[in-house]
Amino acid sequence: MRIATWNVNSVSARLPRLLAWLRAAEPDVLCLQEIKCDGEAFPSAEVGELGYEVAAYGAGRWNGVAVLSRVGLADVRQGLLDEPGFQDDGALVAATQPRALGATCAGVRVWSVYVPNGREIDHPHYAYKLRWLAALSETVTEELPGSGPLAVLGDFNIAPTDADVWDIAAYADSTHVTAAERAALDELAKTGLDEVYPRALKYDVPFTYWDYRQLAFPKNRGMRIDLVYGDPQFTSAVADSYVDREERKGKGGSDHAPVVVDLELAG
DNA sequence: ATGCCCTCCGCTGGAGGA
Repeated sequence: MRIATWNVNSVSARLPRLLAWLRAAEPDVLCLQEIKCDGEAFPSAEVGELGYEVAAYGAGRWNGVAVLSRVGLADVRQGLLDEPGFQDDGALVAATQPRALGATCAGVRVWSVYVPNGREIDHPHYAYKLRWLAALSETVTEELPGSGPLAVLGDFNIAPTDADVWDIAAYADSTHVTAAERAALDELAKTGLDEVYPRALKYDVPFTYWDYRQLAFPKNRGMRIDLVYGDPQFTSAVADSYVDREERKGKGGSDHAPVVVDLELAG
């Protein structure tokens, strides 16, 4: 079984490339982030022609996640247990944003997640990011017993180590590399998950994101922030994993590349 | 060539991304 995750940076803007990538890579399950449309507006008919069922959870122009599967799609769950909303200055209550979607595909439980960016360390969005990650760990803790293979895949907006950014000095006082964010990843792992580290198809570190600006991709000024965490049943079945950096090339691409995981499940 | 920001909304710029 092939499972992949990809921050597409708008599914409508990316539709031609999404369809081409589905045809070429043939994932059985694809977790998407930043679909940037209402769930009902997801191009389900187009991906349906390629054999995929869709669970989409979106709200307008920001955020939004989806799971595509050609091996069945069941037990869809929108949002996290005790998920916080984004409470900005002056806002008493903020609606929960569409950032997490769980589904079971051929017995494998997957969560497609789009972790809040955080913006700046002193911004309310950063505190929201940390609260949101705590809710993610809580949700995994709730689901893990008896779940079968389970994985959380998506755009975590955190580089797990200093080596996971092209130049750590360029990220001084920035989000994505702080001790608190990395501690949140450690807490997620402590629920019983391990990270699946993908192969880089070029260079040494398997970056998954490169800014659109300043030739970041050709200069390989990237970040490894799209991550896969699996429970032992999942990680023990991993036969291969890689970042499909080819998809980042050319015009009309997302600024993130897909991360692919191949599983060899018993039975 | 991997090539100098892109998405959306909605309007002539702004917000968000990371």
